[in-house]
Order: sequence, then C-alpha cells, then structure tokens
Amino acid sequence: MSDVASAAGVSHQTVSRVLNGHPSVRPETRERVQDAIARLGYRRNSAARALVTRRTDTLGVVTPASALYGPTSTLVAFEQAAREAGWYVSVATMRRFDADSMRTAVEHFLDHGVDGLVVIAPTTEVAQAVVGVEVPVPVVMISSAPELPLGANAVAVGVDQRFGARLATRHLLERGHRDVLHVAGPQDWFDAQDRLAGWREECAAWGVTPPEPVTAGWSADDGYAVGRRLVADGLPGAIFAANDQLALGLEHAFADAGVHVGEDLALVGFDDEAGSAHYLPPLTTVRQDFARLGERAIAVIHGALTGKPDTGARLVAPELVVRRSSGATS
Amino acid sequence: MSDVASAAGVSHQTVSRVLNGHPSVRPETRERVQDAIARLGYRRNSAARALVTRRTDTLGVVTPASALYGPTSTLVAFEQAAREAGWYVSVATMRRFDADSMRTAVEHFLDHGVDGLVVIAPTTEVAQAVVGVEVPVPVVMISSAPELPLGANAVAVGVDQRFGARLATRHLLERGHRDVLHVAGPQDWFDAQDRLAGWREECAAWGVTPPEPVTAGWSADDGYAVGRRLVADGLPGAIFAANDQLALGLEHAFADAGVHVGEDLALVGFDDEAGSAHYLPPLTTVRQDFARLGERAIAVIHGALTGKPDTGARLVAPELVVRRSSGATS
DNA sequence: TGACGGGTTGTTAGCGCTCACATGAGAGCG
DNA sequence: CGCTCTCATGTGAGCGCTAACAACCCGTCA
Repeated sequence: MSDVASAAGVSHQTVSRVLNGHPSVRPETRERVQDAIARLGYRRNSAARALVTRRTDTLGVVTPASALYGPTSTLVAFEQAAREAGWYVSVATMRRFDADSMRTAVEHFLDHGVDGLVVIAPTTEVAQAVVGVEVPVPVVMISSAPELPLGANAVAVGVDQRFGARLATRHLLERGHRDVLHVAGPQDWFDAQDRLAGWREECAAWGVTPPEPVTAGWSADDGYAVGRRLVADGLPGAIFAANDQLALGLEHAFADAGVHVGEDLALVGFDDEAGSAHYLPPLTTVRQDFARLGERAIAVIHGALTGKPDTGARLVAPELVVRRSSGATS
Repeated sequence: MSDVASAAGVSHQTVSRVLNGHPSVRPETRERVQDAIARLGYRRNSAARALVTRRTDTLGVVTPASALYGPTSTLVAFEQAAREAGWYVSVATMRRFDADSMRTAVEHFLDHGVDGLVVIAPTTEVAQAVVGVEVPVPVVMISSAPELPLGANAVAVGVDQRFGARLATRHLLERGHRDVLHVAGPQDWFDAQDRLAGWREECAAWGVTPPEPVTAGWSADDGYAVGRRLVADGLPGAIFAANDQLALGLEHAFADAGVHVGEDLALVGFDDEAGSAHYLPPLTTVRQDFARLGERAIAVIHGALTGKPDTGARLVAPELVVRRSSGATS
C-alpha cells in the first residue's frame, strides 16, 4: 500500500480512502491513485483490514453433508444472494448432526470472524444443536419451523412447507378424492413434519378423515418399498408423497403391479426436482422458490447487522405444478 | 491473548506457543495456559494470525451456479475432504462462465488470501477463463480433461469420463448390439466431450461403425425431445445417453410411443443419480466416485503447498451399475 | 484584512498475532 | 568451579491496514 502511495505521490491514508470510496478525495487524486494501483497490480490485504475493522464480509453456512435436493438447492441459492449483497460465503458440511459437531462447526466460523451465520437446519436435531450454542453474531436458521425456540439473535426463515402440502392435498381433494394417503418423510425433518401437518390441516378443512399416514425415508427406495406394501394391502385413491423421490419409487412399485398412476390412482410429489416432468407418468408436484429463500436469509442477516431488523416474510410460498400423475389431462 | 497470558502468569508469546503446539513448553505451563484459555473463553483472532503468517487455511472453490448433479456432488465431496485435511472452504458460484466472471471470482479469493484454489470447470469456457488468469497459489481444476494447457501451478483432476463411457458402450456391445447410438451432452462440456470420445473409442475397438451421434443438452427435456425424434425417424437397438436425465427423457418419449426400453431397446445412462434405480425401467448407468475425487484434489493442493508434488492418479475410475434398462434380467 | 469553515491530505497509533532474538536457569563436563 | 549447551520463557518489532486527529489550503464574510 505504501508503494502505491509513493507511486501516486500521496500518503498511504489517501490510498486507503480511495479504496474505501471516501468522499473527500479530489477526483484527480483519486485517479492518480487508481492508476498506481492498476499499474502495480496492488491488492489490498484483507487480513489486515479485518484485523482493524473487525469485519470479514464473510458469512458462514453450516449445512448437512448430503447431495439431497433441498439442502443443495438452498446452498446454491443462498450463495447467489450473498454474493449479490456483497458477502462471501464459507461452507462447512456436517456429517453427523449432534450438538458436538455443530459446536465445532460454529466455533470454526467464529474463529474466522464471520459476520453472520446461516444454518441449514432440516432436522430437529440440528436445530436443537444450534439452540445450545452461544453465538455472538446474527444467526439465520433455514428451516420451515419459525416457531423454533431460538436464541436472542437467531431467526428462522424457510419455505412454507405446510402451505405447499395444503396445495398438494387440496388439488387431490378438488379432483374428488376423499381417501388421500400421505406418504410422509422422516419425522425428525421439519419439512416432513410440516408436510404431514399441512396434509392433515387441509383434510380437516374439507371435513375429510384421511387414512393413517405412512412414514418413510426420503429416498426412491423407500417409496418403492411403501408402494409394494400398498399394492399388497390395498390402494387408496390418491397419494400425496412427501417428496418427488418417494413419488418416483411409488410409481415404480405401481408400474410393477400394473397400477396406472394418473388413472387408477392420483399421485402428487413435492420438490419439482429436475426430471420429475419426465417420470412415468409426469409428476404433479410442489415447487419451492429457493432463490427467494436465499434473498430472505440475506435480508435478515443484513437487518440484524445494521440494527434495522428485517420485517419481511419469514416464509416463502411454494407453488403447485400440475402434471399427469394426479389425473390431469395435459 | 494478553489477558490469557497474565491470567496464566506467563507472557503472550508462551500463550502463542501453546496455541501452536510448540514443543518447548513445560507441560505444567501448558496446562496452566490452557486452563486460562478455557476459563476466559479466549479465541484466537484469525485475521491477526493470517496477517503475519500469510496463511489462512482456507481454500477457495469456484463452481458453476447450478444444482446439476456433477458440480454439486463434487462440491460436497470436496468440502468433506478439505475439512478432513484441516482446511476451510469458501465458495463462489459463477452464473456466467466468461473470463471476466472468472477473473472476478479468482481475485476475490486472492484478496482474501486463500492458500489454494479449486475450480470446478465442467466446460471449455471455464477452463479457458482460468488459463488466462495469473494466480499466485496452487490451482486444481476439477475436470476430466487432464491434457488441458494449464498454467505452471495448475493441475487437473477428474473422473475418467472416457473410461466410464467405454464401460457403458462395452456393456451394450457385449450384449450383442452393433448399432449403439450415443445421445451426447453439450459439447462445450468436458464430460460430454469425453463420454462421446469414449463411446467412439470402444466402438472402434470392437470394429463397429456406430451411427452418427445426436447432440443435446443435459436435461430430461432434451432427452425427451431427442426420443421423440428417434421414434419418428427410426430407433437404434441400443442407446448410450450422456447422463441419467437424458436417459429419463428418452424413457419417457419411448414409453409414449409404446417402445419397451430393456426389451425393444437397450439404454444406458451416466451418473447413477438418486432415483435412477427407479426409473421405468430402472436404469443401467455409470457411477462416479466423488469422494475419491475430492480426496485427490486435496492431495494435489497439499502436495503443491508442501513442495512435494502429488504423484497419485489424476483420474478416478467410475464403475458400471447394471439394471434392467440395458436388457439385463435382474 | 483577519477570523472562520469546509474540503483535502498527512501523521500517528494500534488492531492481535508470530517471528527473531535475548535472557536466564539448570545440566553436563573437564 | 567455570565453561558451554540446551531448554524454557520473555522482549521487541512489525505484518498492512483503518480510525482519529492534526494540519493545511482556499474561499467567504463581517
């Protein structure tokens, strides 16, 4: 920096001012400095800067170490939003979700002086691990459970899974089905809990008593297993599967048994994964707006950091995508 | 730090020594210091440390901003490997792949003093953008094109796409097919180029002249479109699709036309995505070992940083997963 | 004409840490 | 018993930057 200063014939402080866009620098001086910076290929040392400003312009993201649809999409979307807002993103994946791993991840980020923390917390376990850790920076939890008992400077944002589930269920009810079975995801996942709850609510709102839900994992294998069991034990008229993979497995099992999804049975999934438009039959499903979710998360952190708490929505609404599996004609 | 020092009755330098595991500290002193650290909840300031050591223990990852199977899986796997080796990972996604975006991403990381850089470079464009940027730290490009004209301190590692493609093609040839069509991915992607090349090689090795390949995108929509065209123009006996999504779209198109994949026509995909075991019919495909890929990338960076260049394999071998779509009986 | 004020630039200190070197205490040896 | 050597610890400087303050110039106004 002092090299630049002498090359431009000014003091290092003036260089700093130019770098930080300070207003009171004469345009001609500014230009001379910028010239010198370019000529010398100067690059400001961010460690030194962070040392004195106590800001790193970095956000830490803790996310489950899985290539599952939800967490991954959330991560990508969040990174985009962060970058747009001038933040860098550091990532730590967690293989296990115990409080200890969480503490380790969080401490690593605190050691590195992140300005804020985002925890992609799909399960109760992760969320509870967060609750236990004292954190001196704003924390956003990305999950659909806004009523979580979070610490003072923690906020949750998420996609409104419950609403999505109601959309899916309503669609099936509107098509005349009264026995809408729910194949639920693992119940330690918020998304699974909320989709189950949404399904229950919508059925109740229609005065329909649904069959007992079936609980499974998230994978197509799980869906296949459930499908085989249903084929053996008797099929409902409609199924709302907790995600597209489950729906895919169900379609497989039904195809094996000669059951025509979309005709003999209506099926709706959740996620609108790449490819679900080409399942056999193409899957009616619920699409989540991850981009907006990322923006919301950033807004919350920004708000906490500037002292003007964000007042925007905590939940982002998903939308229904209708395809043939639910019996639509298109 | 000085607080800790006085609390433990030593100098700040001794505290530093304890923190860095310096050998010549008396065990009893060390214990006293560690005690004080715990009691005071002291946490070393990494900015100050980075300022003087010129190391951040952070690796930067530049990756395309897509939730596509390959890049995402690679990212997750790499983060795991990095963490295991004691590195933190910062991520920047690129929406566009021009040299400018690349320069921006790389410079941001250099500004922040990463110790090394990983570029998930699936396309020619990205790779070329890297080639143009001067980088003072080790760079690993994750791509299947090891013969890339990289800079002095850049190395490419990847999954051996060509070998995978040969496995897939060989499988079809072994089952007696002589008209193995390749539905290729976008040809600015290395993976697509290499899968095409592998298919050509294997056909040549068997003395078979394959039909002209069809080029498409990566999506199931693309696969569907190609499938419809094939149905109209005439079907080959076997198809090697450049990825599972394309295969899924093909299956869809063929199902629409009443063509039975696995019987009337053999199909092999590439990726072994979640769910491909439940496509209709379940898809024979090629599985990539992303975990090993991540480890290889870390090893290369570690080698470059320690001055002992890594001598391990640059390419990781994929494996064939046989299912019903290729006509297998299971 | 001189006091005042705003815009521009320079000077100094210090962020929290590690490195290089200095110091001191004790062990080993002739 | 004095010398050297080693291990344990302390001291001082400085990494590159920004914040706070000081200094200066120049135009304005009474």
